[in-house]
Amino acid sequence: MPELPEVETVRKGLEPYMVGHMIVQANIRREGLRWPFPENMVARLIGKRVERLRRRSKYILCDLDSGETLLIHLGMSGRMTISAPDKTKDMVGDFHHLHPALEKHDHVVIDIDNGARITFNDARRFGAMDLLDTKTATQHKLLASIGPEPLGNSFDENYFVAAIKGKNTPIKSALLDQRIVAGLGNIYVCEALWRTGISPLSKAGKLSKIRATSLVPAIRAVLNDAIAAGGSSLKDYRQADGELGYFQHSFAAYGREDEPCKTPDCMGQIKRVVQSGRSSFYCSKCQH
DNA sequence: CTTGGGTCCTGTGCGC
DNA sequence: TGCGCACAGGACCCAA
Repeated sequence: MPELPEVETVRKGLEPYMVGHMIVQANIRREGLRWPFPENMVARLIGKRVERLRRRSKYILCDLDSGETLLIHLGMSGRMTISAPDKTKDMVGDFHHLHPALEKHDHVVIDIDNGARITFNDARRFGAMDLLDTKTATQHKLLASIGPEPLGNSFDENYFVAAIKGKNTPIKSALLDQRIVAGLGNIYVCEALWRTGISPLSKAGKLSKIRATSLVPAIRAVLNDAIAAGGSSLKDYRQADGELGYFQHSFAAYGREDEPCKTPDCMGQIKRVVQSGRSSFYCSKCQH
C-alpha cells in the first residue's frame, strides 16, 4: 500500500510521540507477519529509548539506545495508529488515558512513557518487523540492494540514464524496481510517467536521453507534492495521527480509467492496462 | 546476469 | 441475500 510519501508521512507522524521517549510495554498478538518476528522482540523493545526515526525507501528505521534498530515495513495494508492523551485535557485526564479497544489485525502494540500507544494493524500481513544492529542496518539483506533515494542527491540524471541503459523491460517495471530507485510504487510511477508524457509500455532502455532525463525531476516533484499533501488516503490508509492524506484528489492517472486526461487540450481518456500483474493507468493520446 | 510469473494474505465491490 | 471472481498501495523467490 504505502509508497514513499505515505511512509514518510507515517514517520513524521510518529516522530513527536516516539523520539526521546522510552518504550514501556510491547505486545505481539501473533508470531509474525510476512516473516516471524525476531527472537525475543518484545524484551528487546521494552525499556529502550527511541533515539531517532529514519526512513529508507518504504522502510521505517527506529533507532533504539540499545544499539538495535526496529525495522518496520507496512507492506500493502499496514497502518500505524497513535492513541495519545489529549493535550488539551488536564493532567488527571492524561494519567488515566484509556486507549481504544484493540481491533482485528492489530498485531503489534507499543506503549510509550508519555502515555501514547502505537498500534501496527495489517490485514493482509505483507508487512514486516525486524530488529537489526544499528551500525550495519543499511547493509542488511533487505536494504543492501535498494537504489538511491529519489529525493536525495545521488539520484540524478546521469545516474538514472545509466541505470536504465540497455534495459529491455518496460519503463513501468524499471521504476517499480527498488534497485533502480527507492520508494516508488504503482501510484507514483503512474503519476510520474503521466507528467513526462512517457507511456508505461515504453522499453526503458529505448527512451531518448532527454525523455529519460525528464523523469528525474518529475519523480521528485510528484513525491514532494504527495508528501506536502500528507500522502494519499486510499481505502483504509490514514496518517499515523488518524488524519487523512489528500494527494489522492490530485491523481492525474492512477485510478482514473475512462476519465478525461488532465493534460491541457489533450481530450484523451485514461486507459488501464495490466503489466506484470499490476494495473497501469495512462493516456494513450499524450503518453508515448 | 535479466526478466516474468507465482505467491503470500484479507477485504471489498461488482455481476449474476 | 449469497456466491464467485477480480482486484488492491509490495516485494521476495525461483524458473527460464
